[in-house]
Amino acid sequence: MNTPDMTPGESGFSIERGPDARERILAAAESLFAVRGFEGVSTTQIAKVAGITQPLIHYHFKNKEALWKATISRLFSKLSQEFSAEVKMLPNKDDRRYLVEMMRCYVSFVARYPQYGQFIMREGVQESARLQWMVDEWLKPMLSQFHDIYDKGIAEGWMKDIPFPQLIILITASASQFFSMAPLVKALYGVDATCPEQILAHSDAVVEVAVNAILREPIAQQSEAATA
Amino acid sequence: MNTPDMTPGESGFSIERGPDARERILAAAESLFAVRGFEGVSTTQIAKVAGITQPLIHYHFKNKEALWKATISRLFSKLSQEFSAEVKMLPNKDDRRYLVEMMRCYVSFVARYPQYGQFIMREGVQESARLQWMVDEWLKPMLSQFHDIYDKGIAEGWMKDIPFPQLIILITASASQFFSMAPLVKALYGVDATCPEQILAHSDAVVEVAVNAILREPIAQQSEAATA
DNA sequence: GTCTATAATTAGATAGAC
DNA sequence: GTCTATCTAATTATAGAC
Repeated sequence: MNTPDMTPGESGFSIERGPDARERILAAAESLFAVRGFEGVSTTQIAKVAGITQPLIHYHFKNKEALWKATISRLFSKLSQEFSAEVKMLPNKDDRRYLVEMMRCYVSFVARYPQYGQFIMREGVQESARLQWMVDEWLKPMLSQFHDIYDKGIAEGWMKDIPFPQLIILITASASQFFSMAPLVKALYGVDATCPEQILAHSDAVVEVAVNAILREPIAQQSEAATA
Repeated sequence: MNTPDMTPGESGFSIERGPDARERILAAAESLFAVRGFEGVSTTQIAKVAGITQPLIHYHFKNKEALWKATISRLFSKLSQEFSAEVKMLPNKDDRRYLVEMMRCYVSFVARYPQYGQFIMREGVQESARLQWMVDEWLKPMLSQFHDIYDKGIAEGWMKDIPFPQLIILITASASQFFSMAPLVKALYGVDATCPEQILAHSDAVVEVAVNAILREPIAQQSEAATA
């Protein structure tokens, strides 16, 4: 799915073999680190998937941990950018509408990039320098905007007073697990979580349950007029 | 946390060192496999935590995979037994009450054994013989009883028609993630997911959200009389 | 920028003493 | 039942040729 088949320089006398080895290493690292964790993957395995030799990884990245951080940054920045793009598109009037649309944005992302939820699952279960870095560098900044809306919703009374940690875990876990654990879903129910029907079914389920969970009264689903 | 400093037999001339090495190996394997996965843990690390030597693992277990399976069976059978005990205690009248109590039973278990959710997260993300074994041997049998109630609820009309895979993932993910990813929760919010207040807060949140998500109308919360 | 060769360490598993 | 000693293969990382 990430085959970089655009030939890069093509200028003839350069020694470049294959389109950007650094990018292929990152793509291979992303898929492998996501499903087997930092300790569960060898740089030799990454090199094999990337189609290069193992020592080349150490030319492009200082060590295994630097490769891991670069992999996280490459993936998490995509979500961050999609959030930013979504915020710009929103009318900025109704906070409840804002919350729902950001949730849709999130579900859409974790459906397309199940690796995201996998990385969080892999690193979230034990204290480590890697977890601390991931939280400080990426998760806290992305969550801060939601905390602001949450506080507003509590103050204004339209948000149910479920605590913020519980709320976030409920939404993010429900949304991402279905896609991140597609093999489990397949083995348990014979259902392919990656097919369009299932993506739609799960997105709808998550948004409906989450909206019921956080809002005291439902919002007008698609009408643009309701602002009060 | 696993220091076996209680002297066992102490009876002088026996060769027993420490109380049941096999059990200590299983306990060490459980905590390590849960947070770092099968490939992420070495038998040497397990031996060190268990306070025995690495080759002794191969006396008690055929190989690393056999140790992993024994670890899973030891943990998952606890949940299975708690379900059975709960079923025996229930009045067997109201199916909705049954569902809610089984959910409480599940949340209570994952709060006390966060390793359970961790194992499922670790193995659920990639197809493997281990995942297939886990699903066939443990998950499918435990889920079958809920599938029966679900079908009944759909047929009788008191269950919202959310698909079964979505429903199960929503409930189990919401319930277990908070406890399984306690280090993430701590790093993100400064909240200790293992303290009694948080366990109660999360259990309440999960049950309330889940009940809203699956039942068309709420049930009488604690009254024993309502049977419809 | 990518390779081959290799160093130093650690992996899972076996043999055999006690 | 538990140990020490050890085998083979795989691990991360470096050196140096091209």
